[in-house]
Amino acid sequence: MHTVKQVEDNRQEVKRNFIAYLEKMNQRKTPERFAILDEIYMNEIYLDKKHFDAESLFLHMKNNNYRVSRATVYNTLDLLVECGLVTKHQFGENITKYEAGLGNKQHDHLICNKCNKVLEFCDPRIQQIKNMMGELLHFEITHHSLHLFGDPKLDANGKCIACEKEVK
Amino acid sequence: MHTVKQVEDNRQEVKRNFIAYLEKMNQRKTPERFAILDEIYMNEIYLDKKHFDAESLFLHMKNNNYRVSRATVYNTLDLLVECGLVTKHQFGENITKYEAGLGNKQHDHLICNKCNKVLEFCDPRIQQIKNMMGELLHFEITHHSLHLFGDPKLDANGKCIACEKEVK
DNA sequence: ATAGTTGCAAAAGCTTTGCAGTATG
DNA sequence: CATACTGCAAAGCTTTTGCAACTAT
Repeated sequence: MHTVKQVEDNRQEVKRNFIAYLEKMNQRKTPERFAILDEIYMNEIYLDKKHFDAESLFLHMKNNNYRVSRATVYNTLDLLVECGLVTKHQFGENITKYEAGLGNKQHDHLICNKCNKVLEFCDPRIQQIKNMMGELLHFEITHHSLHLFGDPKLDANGKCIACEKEVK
Repeated sequence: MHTVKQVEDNRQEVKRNFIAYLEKMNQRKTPERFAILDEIYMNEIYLDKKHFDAESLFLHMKNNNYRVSRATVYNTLDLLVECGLVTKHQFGENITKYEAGLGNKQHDHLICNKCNKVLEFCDPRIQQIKNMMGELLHFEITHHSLHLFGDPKLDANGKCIACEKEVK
């Protein structure tokens, strides 16, 4: 995903997906819904904000003078999750994050205990565990969630290596 | 854990652990704290309620006419989690559950897509993943959560092998 | 036209906090 | 007796809901 054309192609594909879903479910194609999708999409592409929460999304739109309500943000996020354009993660007690992206490579998450920053990683062993435990316990494993939580190691200046900020 | 003696021995060991922790941390040994520990302990042993939430614990004590506040319940649960006598699980958006048990072998959960039954399993590879990813991403991994979700395989009569019930 | 959507604010649900009173060490 | 802990209620936070107004179809 690099050239302007590729970005635009992806943008169109995501939008087509959403429209198809809305039509299938007899849901209206309101400007708010597309504005929210655009916002998420823009964040991912241009700001590299892959994980975000509902409140930030809402505030960001408000700050850009787009008139939208929290209720609509939550409602639209639900729709996007249902149609697979967005994934919802429960990273902690009160830390629900959404992840933009269509057909991302399977990955798991490491969450920083100090700042809640989310890092991603892949490990083939998790697939092996799924296979083995499915067999052993007589289940067809459909999906999983694996979160690691940890304290960041600090550099010589006491800054978190991961987020490059001071850690108390 | 079967005979009366074993139950009592375990009860005493759990209590000793808590006392040791409180003393180490210069925390007071208040009756409320022990009452809460007892309540959790009793639930596990006699009611087989391994997973519980803060509110039920609070209500159960209230109903038994023990004067205690939510604040104290939450405070004490934190202490018990810190000293390892209780584990805290995030099973969903607003589903925080605590799990009683001293030195339970580290385990993860497989959740049935059909009936939400929770099975437990252990796999040493998860520890290896934690070690490797902590190293790789510069974190000291403190804990993790791994949930597998799956559809149960059925026996000849169409019953779930895991829960032995009919599955639609 | 007409039902699905929206914005707003209030409510809900779980957890934490502030404070005055209590009891542990 | 000093101060950590407690109960209570109020406040916090994120998410949901109720309702009148609006709008996509």
